[in-house]
Amino acid sequence: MLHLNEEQLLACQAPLGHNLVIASAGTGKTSTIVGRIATLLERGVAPSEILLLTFTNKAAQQMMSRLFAMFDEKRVRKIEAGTFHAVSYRYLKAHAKLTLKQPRELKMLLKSLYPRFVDYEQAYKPEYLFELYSLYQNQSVDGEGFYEWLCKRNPEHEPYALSYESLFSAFENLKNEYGYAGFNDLLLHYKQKMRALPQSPYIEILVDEYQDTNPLQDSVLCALSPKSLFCVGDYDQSIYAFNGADISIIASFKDRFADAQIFNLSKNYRSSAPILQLANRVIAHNERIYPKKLEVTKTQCNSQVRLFVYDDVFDQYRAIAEKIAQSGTQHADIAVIFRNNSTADGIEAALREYAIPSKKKGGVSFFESKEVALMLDLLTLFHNPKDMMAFVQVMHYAKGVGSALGREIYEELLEYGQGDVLQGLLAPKARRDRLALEFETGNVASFAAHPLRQSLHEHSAHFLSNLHALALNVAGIRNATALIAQCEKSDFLGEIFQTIAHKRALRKDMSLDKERYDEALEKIHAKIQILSHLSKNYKDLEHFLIAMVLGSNEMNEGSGVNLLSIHSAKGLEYHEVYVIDLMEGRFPNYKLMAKSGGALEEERRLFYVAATRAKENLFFSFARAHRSKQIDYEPSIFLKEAGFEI
DNA sequence: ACTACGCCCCTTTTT
DNA sequence: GGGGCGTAGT
Repeated sequence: MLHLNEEQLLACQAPLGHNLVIASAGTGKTSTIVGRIATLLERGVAPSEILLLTFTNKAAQQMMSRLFAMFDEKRVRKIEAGTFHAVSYRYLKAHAKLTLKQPRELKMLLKSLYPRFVDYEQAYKPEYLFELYSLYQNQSVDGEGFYEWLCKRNPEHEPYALSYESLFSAFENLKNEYGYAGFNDLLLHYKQKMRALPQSPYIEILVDEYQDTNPLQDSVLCALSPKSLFCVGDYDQSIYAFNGADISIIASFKDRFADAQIFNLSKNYRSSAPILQLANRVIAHNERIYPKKLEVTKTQCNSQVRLFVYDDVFDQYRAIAEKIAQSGTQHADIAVIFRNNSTADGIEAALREYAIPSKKKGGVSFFESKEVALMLDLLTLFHNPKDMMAFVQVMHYAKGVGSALGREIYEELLEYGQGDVLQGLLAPKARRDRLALEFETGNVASFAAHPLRQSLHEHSAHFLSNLHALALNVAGIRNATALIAQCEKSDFLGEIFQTIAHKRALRKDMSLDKERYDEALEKIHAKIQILSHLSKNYKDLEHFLIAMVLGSNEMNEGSGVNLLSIHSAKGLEYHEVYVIDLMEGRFPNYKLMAKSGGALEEERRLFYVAATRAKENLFFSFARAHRSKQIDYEPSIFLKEAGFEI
C-alpha cells in the first residue's frame, strides 16, 4: 500500500492539465508517480491511455511492479511504460521494418563513408563527427540543419560544414536503404508518426527525471500533445547536458503552459541530516532557480559523514576495500561511486584482493568482446538475412576477407538470394543474364556446389561452407535460446572460437600457451552461457536482440558491492556510499567541461547526486598523487565547498 | 586496392 | 586488452 504525505497527495490528485512536480533527492518521487497513476486509474482513465516515460527501463519495471501489487496485473499491463527509446521502438516495430543498431556499429558505417566526402587535415574525424551529429539531433530545434547548427556552435569549421552535411546525407540514405536506426532515429521516426495522428493516443503522459529531458525528447512530447502532462524532476539533479539535456525545459515549464501547476516535495525520507546538510551546502553554490527547502525526516540515527585522504590512488582503492571488508553493512547495501568509469577497474581489483564480491554495470566489456559481438551478429543475420553490417562483420573472421571483399560477397549472395543472403547461400538462383555461370538453381545441399565456391580461396570457401551448414541447421528456429545453442555447437562458431582463443593464448615469442588456450576457450563458452541465460527471458529472437541493444547496460553481472558511475547511480540509494577519486581535474573533470558551457555547475550537480545516494553513511576520499603516472592532485573544489578542512 | 600485422595510444558520462 | 595508424605483403 502507498503511504503518501500531504504534498505527495496534493500532486497525485492534481486535475488533468500541465503539472510539474519538483522532487528533490529522496523525497519519494517514485511513490508519487505510482500514486498519480493509481489516482488516474481510480478516476476511470483507461490503462492504455496512460504513458509512463522513465530514464531507464529498470525504473519503469519497478514502478509497474508496484502497480501490479495494487491493481489487477493484467489490466495494468496495458499502461505503456519505458524509456523514450523503448516506447518509440515498440510502436515503430509494428509499423515499419527497422533494425536497431548500436552506436559503435553506426559509427563504423559513418567511418566507411567518411573518406568519400571529407578530405581535410583540420576537419573533424568521423568518430567525433558522429558524437557531434548525435548531439545535434538531440538538441537542435525546429528543423534546423546540421550546417547551421554547426556553424553557430563552431564557426571555425564552416569551411568543412558542407562536406559534413553531404556526408550525413549519404549516411542517412544508407541507413534508410538498409533499414538501420540508431537511438536518435527511434525518437525521430516516432515523432513523425505521432505528428501524423489525428489525436493523441494518450490522455496523460508522466515523465520521470524531467530535468534531463533534451529538446528532441521534448519535441516528442509536443508531437504526442496529450491532454495532460505530469512531469517530475529536480533541477539540481540535471546531469545529462552532454546528451543535449536542457535545464531550461524544466525551468520554463510554467511559462510554456498557461494552466501549469507546480508542486513541491520537500520532505526527504532517504538521507540523514548531516548528509543532507552537506549536499545542500555544496549545491547552494549553484545559482538558484527556485528556492529549495529540504526537510529532514530521519533525525534519529548515528550517521557518519567523513573524508579520507591518501597519498596514492592505489593506496586509496586498497584502503576503501579494507574499510568495506570491515564494515558491518551488507555488501548489496554499499555503493562505491565515481565520476569516471576508468576508476572502476582499480577499485574492483582492490576489492578482489580482499575477496569482496562486487558488481558493476556489466555492459561494455561483455558486449564488446569478440565472441559475444559475433554471436549477436550471427543471430542478427538469422533474424534479418539482408543485414549488410552483420554479414560483413561475420565474414571478417574468414582469412583474407576484409570489409571490401566481405561487402562484395554480401552483394553476390544478396543477388543469388533475391534480397536474402541466407537464401543466396542455401538456394541460389541466378538472374537470366548470369545463367552463363552454369549451375543448378535451387537448393544446394553443400556449399561445394555453390556458384561462389569457385571464386573463393580454400579458407573462405571452407568458412562459407561451415556457415552454409549452420544456416541449414537453424533454418526455421525462431527461439533465441535454441538458436544460440545450435550456433554454439556448430563447426562454424567452434572453429572461430578456437581461433580467438588461440590468439589470446599466444605468448610474445608466438608460441602457444596451452593452459591459457583452454582457459580462454572456457571463458568464451562461459560468456555464451550468460548470453543463453539472458535469452531465456525473451519469447522470440527479435525481442531478445532489441533488448540487447536497448537494455545492454542496464544489466549487471554478479552480486555484492555496487560499483557505479554517478550517472548510472541516478535514482538509486544505498545505506553506505563511498564517493572516491575526488581530485581536481578528475572530478570536476576539466577535460569534459571544456566542451560545454556552464560546466562547473553541471559537475556540482553530479556531486550533489553522488552525495544524496547515501542514506546513513557517506564517505569521501581522494589521493594526492598517481605515482606511476607521475601526476600530483589537488583535492576537488567540492570537498572545500562541503566544508572539509584539508 | 586490399588485408595482415606490429607498435603505439589509451580509457566521459547514457539511451 | 582493444583500437588506431603506419608498413609490408598478397
